[in-house]
Formats: sequence, structure tokens, C-alpha cells
Amino acid sequence: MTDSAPSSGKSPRVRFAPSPTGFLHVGSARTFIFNWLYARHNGGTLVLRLDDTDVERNTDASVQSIFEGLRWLGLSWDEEYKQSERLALHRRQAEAIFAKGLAYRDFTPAHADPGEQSSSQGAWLFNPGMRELTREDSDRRATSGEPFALRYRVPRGEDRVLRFVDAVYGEQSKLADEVEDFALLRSDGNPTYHLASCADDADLRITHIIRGQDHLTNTFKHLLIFEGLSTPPPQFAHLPLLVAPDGAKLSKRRHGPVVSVTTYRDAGFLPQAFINFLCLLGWSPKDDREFMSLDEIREAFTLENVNRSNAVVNFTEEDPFDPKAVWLNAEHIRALSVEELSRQLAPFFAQAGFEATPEKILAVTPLIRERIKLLGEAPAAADFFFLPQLAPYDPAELIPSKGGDAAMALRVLQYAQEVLATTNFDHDSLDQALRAAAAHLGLKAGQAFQPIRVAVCGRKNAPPLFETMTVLGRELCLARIRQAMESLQTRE
RNA sequence: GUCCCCGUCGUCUAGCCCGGCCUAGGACACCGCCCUUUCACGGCGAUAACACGGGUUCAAAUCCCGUCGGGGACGCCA
Repeated sequence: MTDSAPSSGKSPRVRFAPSPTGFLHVGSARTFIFNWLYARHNGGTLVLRLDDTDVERNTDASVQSIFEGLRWLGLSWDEEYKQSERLALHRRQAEAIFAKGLAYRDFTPAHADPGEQSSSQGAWLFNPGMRELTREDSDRRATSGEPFALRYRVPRGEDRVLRFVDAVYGEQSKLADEVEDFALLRSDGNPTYHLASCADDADLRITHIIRGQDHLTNTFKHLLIFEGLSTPPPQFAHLPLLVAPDGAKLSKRRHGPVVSVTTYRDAGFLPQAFINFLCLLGWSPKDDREFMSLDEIREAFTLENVNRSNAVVNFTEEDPFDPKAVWLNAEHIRALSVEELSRQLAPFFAQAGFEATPEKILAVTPLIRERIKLLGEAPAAADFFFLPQLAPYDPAELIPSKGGDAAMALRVLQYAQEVLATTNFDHDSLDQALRAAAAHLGLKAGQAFQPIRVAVCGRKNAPPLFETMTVLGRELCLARIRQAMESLQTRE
């Protein structure tokens, strides 16, 4: 147990509470990961709670997409709730707060113009005339059916200071006079986020609320609600925000699919790499480790090591992924066994429309393992293994770069054809035969290999020649060399 | 506007709490060199930061104050 909490001694209970209003975005994913890490590091319980009190904006598709994203990450949770199924509790708690005189009815019509003079001077604090309504007037208007929102009666003029100690940001305090009379219940009777969230956190016995820093100032309101609920508040830990290169908070609206978890998945990020990247944004093990396994991260994770400043996710128009994320992914790819990597690669080959058997993929995997940073790059990196017919050759590429000409290329291919007809197609035999061929032609190995490589792979940059040819097989290699020769000849 | 938070290389960060070991460390990216049949991997190297101004102190990235800059919250959204 690293963090001393009010509930220290008991096993911690944390929650991840996304609101289903779109795809799972990377900021939410990170919050989820931090909650998971905290729970698993401390032998606690992770609760998943769908904060779906906004009927207007919630969609089933969003719920699906959130679960899809979470499942992809592969981090398990222990309990699951839906706020919309707990409305009775929320209303009961709102009434209890009202009964204590800590809240009042606000009959101001919904969506009333908030304008006024408030903009010129500080923040809005409450609608005039409502806070002071007598209980009798309030009851009369309520029973007559006039709609109202329920607002918290925030202490005024008492110099009351709201305080809490944030596990990340330290001591926090704010004058109650600066907190507005926030809503608990909407005029349709539904709870607001603040009420539902706190009522549920209390009811679910949440001990630590780990969430984005955008909630830091909301916490003062939550303190008031917990007080109204007569429940000691949980411990809070706010996470620095993930921001775009322009410094603004990452948002679905402004930044689009580049902030969606599925974008990373579809491009071929490994979940462990994605997790590794995300937890390095705002947290560090305080040593020089960066490439870490989930287990290593879990063991090292503490709230004390969380930073306080926002972290930039470095994406651009041209490249949606942070270079460091890509690098980490490449590292994780190389850490996989060939068998495991080939399994991960299979769906990407299938999606590219290649007829790729597991055996073929297994043979190809070691040849592209060091050459891809994202799983999604595999089909392009290995296309010539699967394509029955290569795209037309670029004769210029067939010609050795260092002072060669078409005739030389032709001679190489011609001779290679003869040699290859009888050579065993294993690495050592090919190595020996082709090097000898180069020597025979009076060429350097590099010069002689280029025409062959281009003939066989269709391009200059490819995996090592001998291994590649071994996988391709004699028949295909010879056929392609013949085609390459034809393309050189027809050019002349 | 009011309140809250933040400010070390382009980016992620170590160091800050407990001043000296910091002529500020690591990583990614970029550039160069090496390895090499191409590409990639790997190795080596280079460029690059304590926002600014005042204090306190023998000594400040580290403590204090101010300024500036950035972000967040101020909804019957979450």
C-alpha cells in the first residue's frame, strides 16, 4: 500500500466512469489505464460505471464502441454499473439533501438566458430570487406543477473554505463564495452529473477517484455533495490533461478520429504498446525505463509519481500518431515471439486481401519484424510474398545504382537464372552461389544483388535477399527474373 | 471576467519536497558516422531546455515574491 487514504487498511475501490457520447478516446483510455494500474497495484477493485445520465447525447453505438475499446486494451474490471439504472437512488439522495435544507428549487425556466451582467463581473453564482424563496412558496409552486431544477445551496458570506488534499496536486482550497449554486436535479427530474456521480461514488464505496484534471475545480462541488450525503469524501487524484500540439485539451469534436482508440488499434498498435505510451504521458517510473511490460508498469505505478503538467500528444495532419508511440510499438513488436507476431499479423494480411495461410505468414514474419513499426504496415512490407503478379518493373531500379547499365543488369539476371536453376534454395547455398556469380561477373555483391532483388521483390528496399528467396521458392524467383529480363529487353 | 492548475531540450520526461554531486541526465524525432547485398535493426556521435525579473543564500533548475505565458472550470454536458 503506497498511498495513505482515509480508508487505508481497506482494499481500495476505484472507478472508471465514461459517458457514452462517442467513441472511446485516448484521454479516457488513459484515465481507465491509470485506474486499472492503481487498483491492480494495490490489490483493489476496479468498477466500470457508465455515466449515462444525459439521455439526449448517449447512444448505444457509443456504449458498444467504449466496450470495444476497453476489451481491446485487455485490462479487466471487476464490477459494472449503469447510472441510468440507479436513478431512484439519485433522486432519493437529492431529496435527502433538499430535506436538510442544503438545496432549493429553482423555477427559472430551463435554458433561460444566462447573459445578464454576470459576464462583466466574475462567474455566475445563482439565479436571483430563487435561493430566498420561502419553503411555503416553493412547495406551492412545486405542487402546482411548475417545473424546477434543484440547486445546491452553497454557503454564502461565511468565509467557508472548501479543502481537500489531491494525491497528485496536493492541498487544494477554494472559497465557497466562489462556487456557484450548481444543479443537482434537472427540471425533468433527472439527476445531473455531479449528483449522480457523487451519489454513486458514495453508494459504491469508492475510495479513490482518479480522473482528469478538468474535474479539479468540480471537486469543490463534490465535497459539498458528499457533505450533504453525510459521507466522508473519497480521496481524489487528478491526472494532468492530454493536450493537442496546439495546447488545447484533446477533444473528439476538435481533433476527430486521431483521438479515438480504434484509430490506433486499426493502424496496428499493440495494446501493450499503446498502454505503455499512454502511461508515460503524465507518469514516469522516475528511472530511465520507458519500454516497459504491463507487469513492470503495474509494479512501478504509484500516484506520487504522476506529474502535474499537461502532456502533449504529438500528432499532425500528415501523421496522426505520436512518434514515440510508434517507436514504442516497434519495440513491442520486436519483443514478441515470431509465432505470436504472426498471429497478430494475420488479420492485417486478411484485410489487405492477401491469401495468407498461417504457415506463409509465419515464414514471412521474421523477415518483416524489424521493418515495421505498426502491424498495419505489414501488408505493404511483404506484398511481394503474396501477390501472384508483381506490378510492372521500373527498369531504372533493375539497373545497379553504382555505375551500372541495362546490359549489366541483363547479364546479371541471365547468369543468375542459370545458377539458380540448380542451386538449393536455402540460405547458405544461395549465399554461396550468388556471391560466386557476382565474382564471376566481376561485380561487387551489392551491385549484382540489386537487379535480382528488384526482380524478385519488385523494389529496391526489401528484406535480406537469400531469406526472401528461400520463402519465395525457386519457381517464383525464376519466373520473376524472366519477367524482369523481358522488361529490360522490351525497353531497348 | 472570476476562480483553480501548470511552466526543464521540438515532444515525453529525470532532477525540485530534503539548495551544492547539474559545466542539467534519459528517451523519441532530426542530422552525421559505423555496421551492411538494399531497407531495417544495432552501435557511436552531434544539435537542443531550467519562461522572465527580483529577492534569500557562500551557493538556486531546486526556497520566496512578482511578471508573463499556457491550460482548465465557471451548463438543468459529462
